[in-house]
Amino acid sequence: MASVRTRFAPSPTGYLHIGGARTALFNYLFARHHGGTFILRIEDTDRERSTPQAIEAILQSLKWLELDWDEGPYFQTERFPLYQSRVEWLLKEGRAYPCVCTPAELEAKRQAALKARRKPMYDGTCRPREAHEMAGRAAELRRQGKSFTVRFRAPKEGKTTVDDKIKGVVVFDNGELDDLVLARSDGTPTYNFCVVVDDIDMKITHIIRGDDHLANTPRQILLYQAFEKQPPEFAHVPLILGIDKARLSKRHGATSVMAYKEMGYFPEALVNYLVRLGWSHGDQEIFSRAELIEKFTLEEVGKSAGVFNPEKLLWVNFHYLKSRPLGQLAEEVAPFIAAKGYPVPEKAWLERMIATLRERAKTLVELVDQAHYYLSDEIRWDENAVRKALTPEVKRPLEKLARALAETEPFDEAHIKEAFAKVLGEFGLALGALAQPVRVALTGSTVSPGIYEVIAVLGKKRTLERLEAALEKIP
RNA sequence: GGUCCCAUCGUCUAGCGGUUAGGACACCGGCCUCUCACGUCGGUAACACGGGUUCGAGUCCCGUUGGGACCA
Repeated sequence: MASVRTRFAPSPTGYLHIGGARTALFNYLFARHHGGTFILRIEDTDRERSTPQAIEAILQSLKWLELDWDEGPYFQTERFPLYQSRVEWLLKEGRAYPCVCTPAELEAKRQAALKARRKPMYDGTCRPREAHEMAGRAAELRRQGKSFTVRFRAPKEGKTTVDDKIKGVVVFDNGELDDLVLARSDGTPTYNFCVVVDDIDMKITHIIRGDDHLANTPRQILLYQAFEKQPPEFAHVPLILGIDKARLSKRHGATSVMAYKEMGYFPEALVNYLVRLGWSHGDQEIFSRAELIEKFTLEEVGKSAGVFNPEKLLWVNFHYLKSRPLGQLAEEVAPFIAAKGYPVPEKAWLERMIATLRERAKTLVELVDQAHYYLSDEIRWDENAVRKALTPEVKRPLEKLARALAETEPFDEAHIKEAFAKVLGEFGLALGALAQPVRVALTGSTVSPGIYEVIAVLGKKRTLERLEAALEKIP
């Protein structure tokens, strides 16, 4: 087999969404698995809806996910001369023909067909009966200064078979297929035509795309035949659905790749989650990039659409969060701390802080959110917790603990624990009876990491200040 | 409306003619424990329906139903 060449061909009409990212990922993995080439092509022929911002967003998203492409990005708007020359060639060979039907006529015929409950298809008014009949027609029309659309002279008889690597053999009746418009009257080429011209020109061997394109595939295969080219392999991956089984869209929540970056997800986590949505390898859930490249095959891609499940993504993200090297995590969390308006602490201390929280947060945003009492001295008081924990009975033990901690040296977990033990013994208290008030005093709430850890990370000065302040709150 | 695709726990899925139908997320409970988590142990929960083929069907075939895509 010739060396594998795949492509991802997004239209830059918006950000890169979850579904597109998965398509890109499958193309990337398939190419890497076979030691092939992964190509990026921007399908921006719809000038109305394509924007430079969208192009930028797509490139950024792919880079963030580390789906690095080997060729491109190619832009279809820069390739119009190629499309034109291919239109001319088809015209010359009699495989396409000029059509002078006006939009009004076509619309009227369409309505009539609909009314008669027939399939609205082009009726073939301008279609030549024999291929050679129209040979000079286009040139003649041009001489007369008349504009026309160019239609593909598609075979009306027989069947076209798509041997799909995922869906299997799918047969279409050629009689169902229309005489596709290849170029509009202003000369601009149409979507299906550009795709085929580009895929031929770029020597694409495997087209892996959403199964919303499956119905377009027989038309494209017919075009390959008209160009006397062998069609590539096709693999149509099922779509991603929202919780209501409708195609995933904005109303299901965040769908853009960059939104997940901003919400504090890791690119590895998104990739890992996305690859498992529609593909599986036995019971394995977590895959490194190297494993994915080694193990990814089209045979293990499922045929049915899948529902996007944010909770599982969260779990995958949590997996990466808790198993990450602390130093790396510290660097990754810093921008999120800054974004919240906190000063970014010095790295060694930041790592200690993170170590106490990493098993309690599922995203970087959550981590920063839970770190408020480390990052700021303005305690967010949970009034219920204050009322429950900071009672007159604990005033003396708290005072005693403050004194003991003041003398604790070195100020580490082991020695802090000793200070607690001393006070606990003196008042005959269980650990919980002292730990909870201290927890509230230091963090403002009844929920936090282990109390010795919190004290050690906070340090002696801040701990004592907060105990002082809390004692003043006790009636 | 026409054409096409799809169908195993709520969700992602394993299964490729003979299984007590497995795993993961979520959910529920036990343990651990200074709170919350982590961890750990256990539990609830699925082959859409109806016909065939076969000694035997989640698995193969046909239909029905349901969902989805495309064409306009």
